[in-house]
Amino acid sequence: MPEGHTLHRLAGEHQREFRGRVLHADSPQGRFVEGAEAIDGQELAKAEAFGKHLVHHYREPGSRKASGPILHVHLGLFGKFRQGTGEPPAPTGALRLRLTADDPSPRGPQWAELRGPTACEIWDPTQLADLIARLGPDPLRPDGDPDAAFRRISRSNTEIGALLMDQKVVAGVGNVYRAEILYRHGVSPFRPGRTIDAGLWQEMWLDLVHLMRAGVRVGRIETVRPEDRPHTRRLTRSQATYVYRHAGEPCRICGTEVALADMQGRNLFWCPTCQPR
DNA sequence: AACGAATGGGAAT
DNA sequence: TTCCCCTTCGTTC
Repeated sequence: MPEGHTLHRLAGEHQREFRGRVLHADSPQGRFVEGAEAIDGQELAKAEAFGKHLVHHYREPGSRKASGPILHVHLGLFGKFRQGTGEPPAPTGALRLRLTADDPSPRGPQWAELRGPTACEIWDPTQLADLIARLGPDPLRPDGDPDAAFRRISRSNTEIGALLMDQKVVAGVGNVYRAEILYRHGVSPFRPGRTIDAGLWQEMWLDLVHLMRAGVRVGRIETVRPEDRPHTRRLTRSQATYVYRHAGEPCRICGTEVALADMQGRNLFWCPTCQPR
């Protein structure tokens, strides 16, 4: 589920597996041939995530500064990264980008494959600076500043359900975290931003940090509190959330049917009783 | 096996 | 507001 936690997890994995190694890059699908050529033979200096965006910084092998190409990836709805050790599998399907590290590192050969991304491109530093400037604070970054988000929320007439999905307000939150954070705090998605007070926002932000960090750790979104989950076996997908994709089922707290509506072209789930307008 | 929906967001209209 | 990207997963036949 590519919300922010997915990209931060990928950035961490790429750091561990590829940082400091010289990579081979190609685009079997043919849609990123020039970009792959720019990366091919470069060393990965750093991998990091900003909201739902993944960024690789490359450099000439042996150089100290990351002055090489910058790779920008946005998975969108369908994009997927897979990685593994050993020989990379023969390319199948629409394989946009393949990275392999086959240097004689004690870590052994390593590969990663990217399919179906919304964006996969080479950027210059200005483009990266523009992205960072337009994104709101990211709960998964240590410099994520909740006040910056609150300044926008508290003077907006837009519904909080829409503001939470706006990457200029908060970076990395998607449809699942949006639904779940509102439910956990009893907040109606239809409340205008200006009705959210500073204390409530502080609590929601801290909860987002907590939930999204857990998402990075576990590798998926789990928002159900320990006391509300069955602890005997592994959670199924539907046991991992309170309201997301639970339309028509009884609310865990009050039994009211979980509601479903369209908000700006996306499915919105909420409990009309626990999250009154 | 075949089909539809979806975690997103930018470009086109 | 609609289209596109073109994957994975769950549901239905």
